[in-house]
Amino acid sequence: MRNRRSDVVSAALQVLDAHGLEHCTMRRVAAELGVQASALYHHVPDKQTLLAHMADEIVRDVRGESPAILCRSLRAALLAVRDGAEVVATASAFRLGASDVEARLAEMVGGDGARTLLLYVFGQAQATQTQLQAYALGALPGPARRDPAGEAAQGFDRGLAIILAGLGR
Amino acid sequence: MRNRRSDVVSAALQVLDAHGLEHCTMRRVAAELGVQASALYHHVPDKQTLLAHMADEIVRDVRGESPAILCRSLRAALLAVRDGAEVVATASAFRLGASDVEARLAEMVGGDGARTLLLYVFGQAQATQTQLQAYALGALPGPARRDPAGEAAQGFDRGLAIILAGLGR
DNA sequence: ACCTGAACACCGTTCAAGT
DNA sequence: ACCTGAACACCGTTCAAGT
Repeated sequence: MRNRRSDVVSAALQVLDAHGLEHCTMRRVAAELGVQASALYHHVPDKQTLLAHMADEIVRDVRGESPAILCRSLRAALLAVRDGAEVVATASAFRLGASDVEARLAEMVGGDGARTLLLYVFGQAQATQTQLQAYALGALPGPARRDPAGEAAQGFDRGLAIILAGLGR
Repeated sequence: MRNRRSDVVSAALQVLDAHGLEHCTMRRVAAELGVQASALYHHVPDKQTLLAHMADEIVRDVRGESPAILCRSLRAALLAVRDGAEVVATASAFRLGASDVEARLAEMVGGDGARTLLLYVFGQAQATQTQLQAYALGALPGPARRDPAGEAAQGFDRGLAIILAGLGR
């Protein structure tokens, strides 16, 4: 079948989005490509590295002119793929495969501000994805929500406003 | 050997602290108790539930009179056990086994403020633990740090100050 | 009530061997 | 260069059977 590393990363992202991180195994990714699991090791040294490449891809097109827009763009990118926040957060340990983003933020609000914003965006996105999944599975305490995704987005903006206010913006 | 559930949770925490979350398996916990893995299922329905009990235990004695003290107490509790931040964060999906803590914070700074602070504390603690581990393993970019744990604590306080300022405190 | 022993359906990774 | 097939050392979980 003659695959390239980019094919492996694409297949992995497809499996991730379809089945979630828990089931995104080397064997499943290989099956998606019609290949044995051992064949993947020709393109990638181990699973951790594959996850890092996936994280880079998820975050590739993040950009924005202001801190708020940049943070919303990052959040959108993380939420666009199932378990995207968890993959990017743990693969890069908050140092961001695209540490471009941290550098851009740091120019605008300083190092501590950038770090605080980033930790908030990752945490909020991860919590949102976990909750939306729990919601989709049916069992969630409290009254039924009409638009959980919209509520999460509003909650995100309110927290973002708090931090930006603390940064004098 | 006649164990109770509390024995299982204690053994699991011991394995976690000694070997990390990655190696905290049902089989290892069982071995710690001198028992077969299948015996654990007499005390706990599955691994996820065991992790939730561990999270509750990690966070049990968190308290404080002000938002800042409460956040520092939570951070200290998460850092006291290897991979503690990750265990508590994912086991409770930021809803906190001790959602006491969230409720206490919400009284003081409102719901959005509490949530923002909590997301920050978890994110910072998780990143700190990952970095300290990388540091302990030797390979880390940049110049050598004299007191990485102390630097992390200072970084934490600066981010905390930003958020509290945004909350008018 | 608590535990054993064996099994089931999986993992990530390695490695000789094929083309 | 890219892949197969088999193996190794593991997983979480179930279940009949023992005491």
